[in-house]
This record gives sequence, structure tokens and C-alpha cells, in this order.
Amino acid sequence: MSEILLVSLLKENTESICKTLELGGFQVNVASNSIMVNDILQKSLPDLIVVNFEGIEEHRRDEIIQPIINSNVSTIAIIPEKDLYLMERINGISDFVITPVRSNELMLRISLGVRRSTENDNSDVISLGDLVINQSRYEVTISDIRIMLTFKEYELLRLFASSPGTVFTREQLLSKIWGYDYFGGTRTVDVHIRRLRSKIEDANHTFIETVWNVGYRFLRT
Amino acid sequence: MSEILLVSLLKENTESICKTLELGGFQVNVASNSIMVNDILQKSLPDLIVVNFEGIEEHRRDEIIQPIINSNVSTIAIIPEKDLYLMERINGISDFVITPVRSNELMLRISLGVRRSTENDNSDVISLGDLVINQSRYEVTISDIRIMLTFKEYELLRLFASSPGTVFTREQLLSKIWGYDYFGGTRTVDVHIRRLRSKIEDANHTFIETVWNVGYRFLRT
DNA sequence: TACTAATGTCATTAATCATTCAATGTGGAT
DNA sequence: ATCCACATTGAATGATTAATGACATTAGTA
Repeated sequence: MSEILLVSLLKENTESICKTLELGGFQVNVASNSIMVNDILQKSLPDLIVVNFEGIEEHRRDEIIQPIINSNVSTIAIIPEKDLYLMERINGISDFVITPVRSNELMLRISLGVRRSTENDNSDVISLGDLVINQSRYEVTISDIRIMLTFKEYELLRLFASSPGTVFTREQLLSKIWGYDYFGGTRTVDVHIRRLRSKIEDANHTFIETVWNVGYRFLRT
Repeated sequence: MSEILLVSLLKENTESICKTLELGGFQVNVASNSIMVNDILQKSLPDLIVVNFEGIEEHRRDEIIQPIINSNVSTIAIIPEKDLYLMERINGISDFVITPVRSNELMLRISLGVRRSTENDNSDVISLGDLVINQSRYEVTISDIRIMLTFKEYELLRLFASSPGTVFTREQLLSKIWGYDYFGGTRTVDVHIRRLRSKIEDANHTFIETVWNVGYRFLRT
């Protein structure tokens, strides 16, 4: 589920926009002043930001917009037609919706925005120390040396690397990678882990840790 | 001066949109049917395409939209609110304006679109080692030897070569080259890949790599 | 229309990967 | 220190997936 940060200072509007977004299946965080914006962006970056320009007074615009632009997260402005000229100047806001907001238009622009940001962005690269997983290339390197993995090995590694430190039980691995309806021995997981290890680990590198009685986990760097 | 291709079938609208664009300092080419679209794109690619969906009957949409998407030029749709659902399905149209068109909004979206597309530089000639694809001539050479390709083979090669290293699933290839609404066996892709390979690969050259369980990719040079 | 090139489908073969099983090794509670 | 439950290993088997060749269909053209 995609996460959206809604920056909106006018209470009335905020609620209706928020409801629209939630109905669209997004998890919404609301910030109603610049301190909250900073706080939230500090903690974790959303997939997309929606800024409601209505109700942001001219002299406070910068303090609100600047951290948003700096975050580099793709952003949609909700803006009255008369303020449209602002969009030409603000470099870094990727899209806008003119008030009054049509909710279907907003939703569509959001999904286009999310799509763009996941396409362009190099967020499809997982990088953990020497280990780099390029998801659009299905390519894994360790210290720039290409590692050839089979499909299941790759999927395992990607899952592990996307949540370093988290322990996955064999059952969880089976259901996440093999599918919830898979019925087979849990030894299968072991065997795949082993082959994965044999490809990515050596005397100097250890990535996957066995947690006795529980499962496996990827070591944090 | 940026060049825009305006695809519009309704005469009344065409003129006003055209005037708006020209006032904005663009050089405008108008196409009022799919043959003209193809002709113009054949000759040279514009910096941006604007498609007016008003007046395009349902059954003629594909023949008009497909070449536009295939051209890979960033495209803005002018579209009635009721047809908005189309935007979700058509992968490859980057932006839209809802009718009735506000000319300041249209201009703004165009300049954002032009900015985006010049950032992503679409050069006319793709050159990767011995392989050269001249897009405006639909011409492919390897070590200066002309390779004759069919349409689908060419499209495949161009897509691959424009993102070397990226893995494309069969589904992605089908939707990008055959069209978003094509339903056919994914084995079809394999067969075309094979024919393409037989024309461009030999003992010394390997271009296309099979990624098991995923799809195909063009090798980076 | 009749011809040809391009495209699409299918059945078969070949290649690769996944799974199982039995044997062996190992951590940790008692 | 010993035992036991659990994890690891290697090899064999089984299942999937891709490549191929032959053929059917469609589209384009003279």
C-alpha cells in the first residue's frame, strides 16, 4: 500500500481530500504546519506528497514548500487557477490539480505520480554495503562482481535485503515466495538458502544468519 | 523553438487549441487522422504530442494512439472527464487536461512536459557497440551491415536497445509493442525474440539474454 | 485475386531450475 | 559431556520453462 503525505492547512478541505485518498486505498499522513512536515519527512519518506496550496499564506509558502522539494519525493500541488503562475517558478513539483478538486482527477494524477516515481527513481536499487540488488535489471552484485542467481534465490535475497534484521520463518518464506497455497516441505527453504549462501557468502562476507528454531534473517550492515 | 504535434479530429476545437499553442511560441503540426500521425512521426519526432480525445470514436482510438505511444514522445491527452478511466489503462501517456480546456493549464502542462522530455533526451540514433539503430530511418546496422527487420522485430530491438540491461517481462513486451489491450499467448514473444536473434546474433555477437522465469534483456556493452 | 512476407499458434525437444530424500553435521538444554 | 532436535549437505529425481521447427493465419501488395 502506498503512503501519502497530505500537507494541508485548511481544516475543511483537508478532511474531504483525506477521505478521497483513503478511499483510493492509500495510507495517509496529514501535516498541518511546517514543523509537522519536517518531522514526518525526517522519519520516513512517503511515496508521494500532496500539498494543498489553499490556505497557505504567501509569506509562509517557502517554509512549507522548501522541505518538500528538498525531500525529492514526487509532489502534487492542489492550487487555485489564479495561483497557477507559481507552478512555473517552483521547480520540483511534478504535477498539480486546479481547485475545486475533482476526486477522480486527483486519484488519477496520484497513481500516475506514483508510477513515475517508481519507474524513474532508482528506488528499484537496494544497496546494503557491498551488496547491490538492481531490481529492474534482476541483477545482484557484491563489490561490483556480478552474482548469478536463479529465480527463487533472487526472490529470497530480495525479500531478505528489503527487511534487513527481520527474521523470517520458513512458513513465512514459503508463503511470500512460493505462494500462500504452496504445500511442500520446509526443507525446501533450507536448500534454497544454502544455495543462495554458497553464491553470495565467502570467508569475508556473511549475509544470512540462521536463527535456531525460528528461521533466517539478513544481517544488518 | 519546440515542435508540437497536435492530433485532433474535431475541426472547431483544433483551431482554438492550435492558436493557443502558437501564441505560446510553439511550432505546431496538426494531424487529423491516423495516417497523418504515422506520416509525421515517420519523418521526424516532435518534442511533444498533444492528443485531443474529443471526437475520436472508440473503435478508432487504438489506430491513433498506438503509434503515438510507440513513438515514445511525451504526450498530453485532452480528454472529457467521463473518459478519464482510459488514462489508467493507456500506459505511455504522461499527462492530461480535462475539457473544457483552460489554456493557461494546457500551456503549463506542456512546458512541464517539454522540460521532462528534454531531460530524458530522446536521441534519434541509438548506438551500442557495433549496433546502430537509426530511428528516423527505421534502419538497423551491425558493423555497418544493414539488417532487414520486420516491424515487430524492429520494435522489439528498439525497446531493448533503449534500455540496455533492463529486464522486460513477456507481459511488458506484449503491452508495449503489441498494445495494452492485446490478448495472446506469451509464447508469441519467444518466437519473435528467436527471429530477431537469428537476424542480429551470430557466433561473435550476443545481444539478447534470457532471464529465466522473468523475461528478456538486452546486454549492456 | 493471387502472391508473398509477416505474424501467430502449436507440439516437441532441450535446458534449467526446484524439490525431495537420506546422510551428515551442529547448537544448546540438561 | 551427551543427546536430541534441528540445520546443512550432496546427489538424484521431477517439474517448469524456454527454444525450436513446422504449420496456420493474417496483412500487405502487385
